[in-house]
Amino acid sequence: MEPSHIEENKSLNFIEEIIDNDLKEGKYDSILTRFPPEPNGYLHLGHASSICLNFGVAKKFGGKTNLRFDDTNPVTEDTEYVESIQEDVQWLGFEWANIFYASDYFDQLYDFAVQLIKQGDAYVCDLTSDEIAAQKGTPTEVGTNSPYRNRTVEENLQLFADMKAGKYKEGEKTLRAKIDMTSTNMLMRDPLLYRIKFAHHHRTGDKWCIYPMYDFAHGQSDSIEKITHSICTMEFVPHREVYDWCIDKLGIYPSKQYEFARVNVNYTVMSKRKLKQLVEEQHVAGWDDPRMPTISGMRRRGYTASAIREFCDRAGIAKREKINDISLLEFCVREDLNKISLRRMAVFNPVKVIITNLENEIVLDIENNPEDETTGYRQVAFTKEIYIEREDFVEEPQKKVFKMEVGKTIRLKGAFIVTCDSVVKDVDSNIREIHCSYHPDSKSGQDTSGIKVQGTLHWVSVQYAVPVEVREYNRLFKVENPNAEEGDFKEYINEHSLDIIPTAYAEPELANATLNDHFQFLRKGYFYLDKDSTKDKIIFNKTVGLKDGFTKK
RNA sequence: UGACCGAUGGUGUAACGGUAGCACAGAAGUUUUUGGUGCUUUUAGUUGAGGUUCGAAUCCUUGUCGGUCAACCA
Repeated sequence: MEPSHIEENKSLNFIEEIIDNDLKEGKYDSILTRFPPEPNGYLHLGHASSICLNFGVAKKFGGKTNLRFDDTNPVTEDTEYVESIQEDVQWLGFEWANIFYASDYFDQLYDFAVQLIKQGDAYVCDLTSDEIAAQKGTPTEVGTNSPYRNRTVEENLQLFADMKAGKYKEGEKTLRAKIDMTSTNMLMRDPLLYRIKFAHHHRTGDKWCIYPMYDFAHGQSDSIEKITHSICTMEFVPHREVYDWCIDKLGIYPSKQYEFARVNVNYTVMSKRKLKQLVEEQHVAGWDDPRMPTISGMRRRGYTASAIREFCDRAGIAKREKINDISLLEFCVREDLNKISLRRMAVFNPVKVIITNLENEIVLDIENNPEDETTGYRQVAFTKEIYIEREDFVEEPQKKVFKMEVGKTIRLKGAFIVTCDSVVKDVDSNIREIHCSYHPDSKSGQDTSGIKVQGTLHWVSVQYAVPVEVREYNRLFKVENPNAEEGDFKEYINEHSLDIIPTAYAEPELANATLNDHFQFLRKGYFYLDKDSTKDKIIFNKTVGLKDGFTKK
């Protein structure tokens, strides 16, 4: 296969450049990448970036991508995560060539270990965890050799077989690579290859009581699958030396590792460990809480896969530490939702308006989406009693305010121009109702009144409105970078990250909303049906607000 | 007092020794039956110091700053 055609005008990121060169030099006929999550948590936006990169470059250069679960630590892994990860990858719009598990390779990995032992490149060590740490040295001091380093091949073979047979307790023995205790790379100081764990594995059950470490599983798994470009994040840079060492000693297919910097976004955290804490300590309602930067949380909130892909694309791939501005993500979400969302009206904090000169209801046809005329129109009844937002009525006249006030004339979206005549207050001088008269010749689309108005308000019919719960979300953390602050990151959780409006009034069409629909509530923002909605309790999540041009003085 | 990785507007990202560009954010204007959208304009940048070169964001030296590494995690 020939190297593919790249759009001339768009520059390649450094990974794509490497691949492009490899292909041009004929180093590979085609490329194969992999996305290798550990099934110990839900995927987040950082993973989305990795997914887009791995699947994206393969697609771009005519290659393929495997999904491989890096399941070498049975105590933290679970099938729940395996399932959510598959769902998330597919939802994002990617197809894997194969789905594999590192645990598929346990037999072969065991044989690899035996091979290293026979070559004199690995040994069984009896040191405890603490002892190993002590003789490992520090980044500035070399380590010292284990007293078990020079066991004979025969002895090592027997000991390793006994480890596998379950003759030793956890922590009693490990298999270590014999590399160099004086290396400036701590990971090259005789890294552990296998450890004993009497744990039930989600796929291999109780077959094994020894499990390979990351460094003895990942590179070999890549090699077994003949992955050409193994792309991971920067913290694995020092592991590359071990990765290459294993492949070299084993004499197997030389997959190559490349590293890029992980994606961060301000006002949130992007680490599985921290997200897990938020879930387990119930700071959020679950992995798919709409405030979470997880794929499932964003999906539930109403973000689209294409918006997330666009964000990953715009955020780019590089090697430097970076914290993206959340506003870029929100821009991508709005950009997509503006095009596809159906326009609807909902009033969150109602005040009643009486159209004094209207007796019989008038059925209006209102456009579903001005950005897409193929979505057509819906029918909405204009009735004598309607709700508008309480905040859309002002008692004190203000200049340049597009709201209703006594004596002022404004338009009701998709309906008529109305003039506000008076207000009725209760004994506590709260506004009970507002009296308006409508101009019959100002019907939307057929306006012959010639009246110019300053402002258009959204509204719903009192008679036909359906009550819905609305959930609005704010940033999860009060500070831009919770990781950089003093103390525990959870001290910076924003306690006002969720606002619930128990009863908002929505136009009746919204009672038929499904998880396939994205809505824009006019002048409010984008909303998406929550998956926990029922017939009797309809819940909408605010995906993101409209851009607010009102900030000017 | 180590090794490795990195440093371009507020943020993110281009440039491959030859005009520092793009996007987001910000500002101004315009259109508008959403204070949305669209359109126009605009503010703002090469980590410091040396060197190589006709010419350096780019190459070299050195300083500074940030990140990573001492889990039987991945």
